[in-house]
Amino acid sequence: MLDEAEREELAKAGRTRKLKKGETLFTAGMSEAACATLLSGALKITSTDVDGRERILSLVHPSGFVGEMFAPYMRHDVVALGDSELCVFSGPAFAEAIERYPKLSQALLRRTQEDLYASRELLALTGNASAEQRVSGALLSISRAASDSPCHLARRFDLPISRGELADMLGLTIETVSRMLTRFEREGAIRRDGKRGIELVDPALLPLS
Amino acid sequence: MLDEAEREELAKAGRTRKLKKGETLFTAGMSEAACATLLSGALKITSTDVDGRERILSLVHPSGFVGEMFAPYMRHDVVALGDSELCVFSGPAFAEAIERYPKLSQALLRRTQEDLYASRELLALTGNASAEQRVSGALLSISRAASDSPCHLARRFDLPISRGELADMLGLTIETVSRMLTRFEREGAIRRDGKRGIELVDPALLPLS
DNA sequence: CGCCCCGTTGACCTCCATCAAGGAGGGTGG
DNA sequence: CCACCCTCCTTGATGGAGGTCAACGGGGCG
Repeated sequence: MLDEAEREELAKAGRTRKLKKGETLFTAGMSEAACATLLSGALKITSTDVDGRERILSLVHPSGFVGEMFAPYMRHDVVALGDSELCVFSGPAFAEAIERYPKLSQALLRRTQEDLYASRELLALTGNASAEQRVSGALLSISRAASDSPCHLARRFDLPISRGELADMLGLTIETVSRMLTRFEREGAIRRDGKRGIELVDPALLPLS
Repeated sequence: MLDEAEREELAKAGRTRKLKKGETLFTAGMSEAACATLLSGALKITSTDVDGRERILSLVHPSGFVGEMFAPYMRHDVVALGDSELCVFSGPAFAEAIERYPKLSQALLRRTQEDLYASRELLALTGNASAEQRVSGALLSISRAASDSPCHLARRFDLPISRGELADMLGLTIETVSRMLTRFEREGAIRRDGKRGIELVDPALLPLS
C-alpha cells in the first residue's frame, strides 16, 4: 500500500516499544491521543464493566492498528496477550502524517473497515447464539484466521488465547467453554491436543457451520 | 470537512434514491460493491443467523455511511427503518473519488472509526450484562443520541425503533424488553408515553447508569 | 365493526452462571 | 530428584435469569 520511502518516514515519526505478556499499552480514559501499529505478538482490546468483568472487544494481530487518532482520550484498554513489539505514535504526529500521505489514510481506512466488520461479526456471533454456537463459531473463525487463505479452514491450529479469554470474548464463563469443547470432542467434531491445540476432525459436526 | 465544490462533485458521482419504510437497500451476499450516504431517515444494518433470527448490528443516522467500497460483496443486510433518502455510489466510482480527494478518505476514516467504536460499545453492552443493564444502557445511549450534545441526556425522547427491533439489537426477546420497561416504570425511573415515547424521570435509578 | 399488528402480562422450563472440588502441567526451591 | 505450589483446565450439582408459549389488550385502518 505504502511505498518503501513512505514506510521509513512513517517509522521515524513513531518509536518502537516492546511489551511483555500482560503489560498494558493504553488504559481506558487516559487523556492522551496516541496510537500504534503492532509489529509482532498479539494484543487484546478490552472493556471492563461496572461489576469488574472484562469483555474482550477485539484481538489485534501483527500489522493491526490500535489507539485514538481523533478522540482526546482512550476508549478501551489495550493489553498484550504475549510478548509484543509495536511502533507507537503520538496523536498529533500521526494526524500530520495522514495529512502528508494520502495513501496512508486510504490504507488505514481499509484496515479500519476490516476491524469494523470483525467487530460486527463478533456482535452477530454473541448476539442470540447459544453457547454451543458461540464456541463453534469462534473455533471456525480462529481456524480461518490461522490458515493462509481467509476462507479456508486450518485443520490443525493453536488457540491464541486461554479458555478464560475465549470466555470473555464470547460472553460466557470458563466452565461453559470447557464443557462445550468436551462435548465437541466427545461427538467427534474436534480433538484437543494439549491445552491450546485443536484439530478439526469433522467440522460438519459443529453447530451452525 | 469537504468544501462546497468537492461536495457537489461527489454528489454528481452518486445518484439519489428514496426508500420507504421496510425497503431493503443491500442484501448480504450481493456480489456488488456499492455504498451510500444517508441524507434523511434511518437505516439498520442486520445479519440473520442460521435459525432465521435477525440481529441488528448498527443503526445508521443521517450523514452515516453504509456499504462496501473494497470488498466485492455485501456482508450485511441494510434496511430502511423509516422513509429515507440516500446518495448511492458504485464501488469503483467511490474508490476513484477517494483517490481524487484525500480529504474524503480522511473524513470517511473518521466516520468509520466512530462506527467502530459504536459497534464495540454495543458489543460491550450486550456482552455479559443482564437484561436489565442492557435495556437501561440502550435507553441512556438513545437518550444521548437524541440530545444535541453527545454527552448530555435528553429528558424526553422517542424510541427510534420498535420493541422487537430493540430486542434484536440487545440480543433479548420482545417480552423481556417489555418486562424491563415495565419494571423501570414501576420503580419510578422512567415514564412511558405512548408506544414510543420515553421520559427519564430519575436516570439514577437505572442500573449501571 | 372487525381485523391486524404491536405491546403487555403470566406460567413454565431450559440453558447457562455459579459454587465447589479435583486434576494436570510447569516452575521453583529444597 | 522430588515436594510443593500455582495456574489453568475439567467436571459435577444447583439455582436463577430469561426464553418460550400462550392469552389478552389496545390503537390504527380498511
